Amino acid sequence: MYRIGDFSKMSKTTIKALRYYDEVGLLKPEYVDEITNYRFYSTDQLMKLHSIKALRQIGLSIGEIKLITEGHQAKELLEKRKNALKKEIAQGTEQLSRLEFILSGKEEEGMMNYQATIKELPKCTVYSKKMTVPNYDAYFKLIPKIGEQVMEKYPDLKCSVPEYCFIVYLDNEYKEEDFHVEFCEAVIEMKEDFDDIKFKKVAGTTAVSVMHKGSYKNISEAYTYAFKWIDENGYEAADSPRESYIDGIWNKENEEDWLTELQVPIRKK
Amino acid sequence: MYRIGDFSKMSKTTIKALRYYDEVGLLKPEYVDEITNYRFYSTDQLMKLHSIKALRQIGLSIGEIKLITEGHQAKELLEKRKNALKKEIAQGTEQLSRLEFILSGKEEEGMMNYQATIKELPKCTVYSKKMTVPNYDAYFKLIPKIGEQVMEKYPDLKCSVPEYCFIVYLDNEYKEEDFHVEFCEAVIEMKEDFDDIKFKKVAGTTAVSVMHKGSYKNISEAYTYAFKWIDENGYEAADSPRESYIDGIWNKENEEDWLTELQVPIRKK
DNA sequence: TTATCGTCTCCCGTAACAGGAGAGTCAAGA
DNA sequence: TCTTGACTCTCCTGTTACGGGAGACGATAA
Repeated sequence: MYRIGDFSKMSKTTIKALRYYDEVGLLKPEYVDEITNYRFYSTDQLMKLHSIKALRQIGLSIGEIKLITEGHQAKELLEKRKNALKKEIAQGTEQLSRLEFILSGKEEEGMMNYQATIKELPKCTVYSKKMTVPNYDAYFKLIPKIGEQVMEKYPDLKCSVPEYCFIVYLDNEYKEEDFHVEFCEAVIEMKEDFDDIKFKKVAGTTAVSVMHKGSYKNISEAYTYAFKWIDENGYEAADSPRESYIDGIWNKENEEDWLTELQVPIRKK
Repeated sequence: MYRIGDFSKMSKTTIKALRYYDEVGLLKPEYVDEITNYRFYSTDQLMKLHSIKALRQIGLSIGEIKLITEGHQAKELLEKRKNALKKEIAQGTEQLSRLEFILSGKEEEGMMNYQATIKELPKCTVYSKKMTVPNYDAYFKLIPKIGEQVMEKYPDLKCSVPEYCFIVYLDNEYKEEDFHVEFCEAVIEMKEDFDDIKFKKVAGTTAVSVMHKGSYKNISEAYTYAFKWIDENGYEAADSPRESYIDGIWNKENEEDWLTELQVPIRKK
């Protein structure tokens, strides 16, 4: 019978840990003095503790180890841990890739204002209109008109809160002017199409998101950044990118305050 | 200006997280109503939050992100995180390897009582004696004699507490009988050699430890297990294994209660 | 007999929130 | 105007596996 200090040295386990294992019922001492409450351990406990430590070293939680020592589900728990571990490693690898991407870009200043995050875009219902516009200014002058047009037809229709409106470029190449776009505005319910306004459901997706601050003339940098990011982190674009307008000419007079979010749906390669 | 619920949806961040970021000073709302304490956010915060989330997604802590947003040490912190991440991945990979070993070992019955852990053996001072013994019984009859011999010479010498005594096999092949061993007993101070008793310091080392319960006739299974483990987990033996005797004929009559710890010094291959 | 060491039981702190209680706010409908 | 329901606030607890420390006993050696 060993007192806790000696047992601690023998098993190379801290006294705190031993007391904790006692408390949670994972490893009770062989004998506890009723007067002094001193714990006494025997080599039986050493044996058990050894198994416990082996399982702890592969990352199982105390609760799981308790179940195993009680004779249940050893294999299932190990398999479960194995899968979790694989996921952890995959995740770590991805974080490392993203981290290295950031570090590699730090030197080239200019790009360093951009940050990519991954987010889930929920599915939503939108009304949309395809059109060709000569430039951004003309486009933004059109938007309110479309809104009015829809509200006239369906006065009860509400836009989502918070608002979510974006465009998708339909040209198969970049154009400085006269570009063909589809405008989408998220609403809370489906309605019948009318004129050239179509209602549709947009599926949810995982996307990489990059914020662009300032006027639109430099927005191609955000695209460059996003696609480079996608490429170097083992993803590929899964759908057309969306440009979601957060701040712009309609609420901020200063071009520098405009804020646009570029969302590129992605999937793992 | 958006209330917290809307801002939460826009940024895809929970309200709880937003309040927490406010509390720790990572992201303060643009404005807080003095009467109602309602938080109001603007798109400026949206931009900041986006950066925060990008950094969180690569695993930086709130404290580190705070430092970065305050303009300090971005690069150092990222490098630090990169190293930590590499370590995490290496560790995960090792855990996975060990886990798979356990799972695969489970199938081959017989081995399933064994488990390996890695521990640091501290350096210690020992007195030692090399000898050839015909079998374990004879060996254990000799040990007390050696102890008496030493105590006679150095009556003040104390053994370490807890006791640590082990043997190292000196034969270069496996022998069923008449094995050549070195017996070592850890003591608290160095003394002069005498007769065939040598005092020496044993260096600390990393070792894999396997517990063996029962008589010695099956102890080779523990070796089998340990060396298989070492091999399959990317290590190699760095020194002679030690057999440390915990329970045996001297304190347990029943062979099945005997307990021996096999310690094999190892290094990464 | 003291002095030192070992051990005990609380209690707090950790990281980044989640969950919930209880109370106050806000906008819309009756 | 009142009420209802949706929203928000603060405060408290819980999470994991212990580590650190306080204050009180217990054990052992000089």
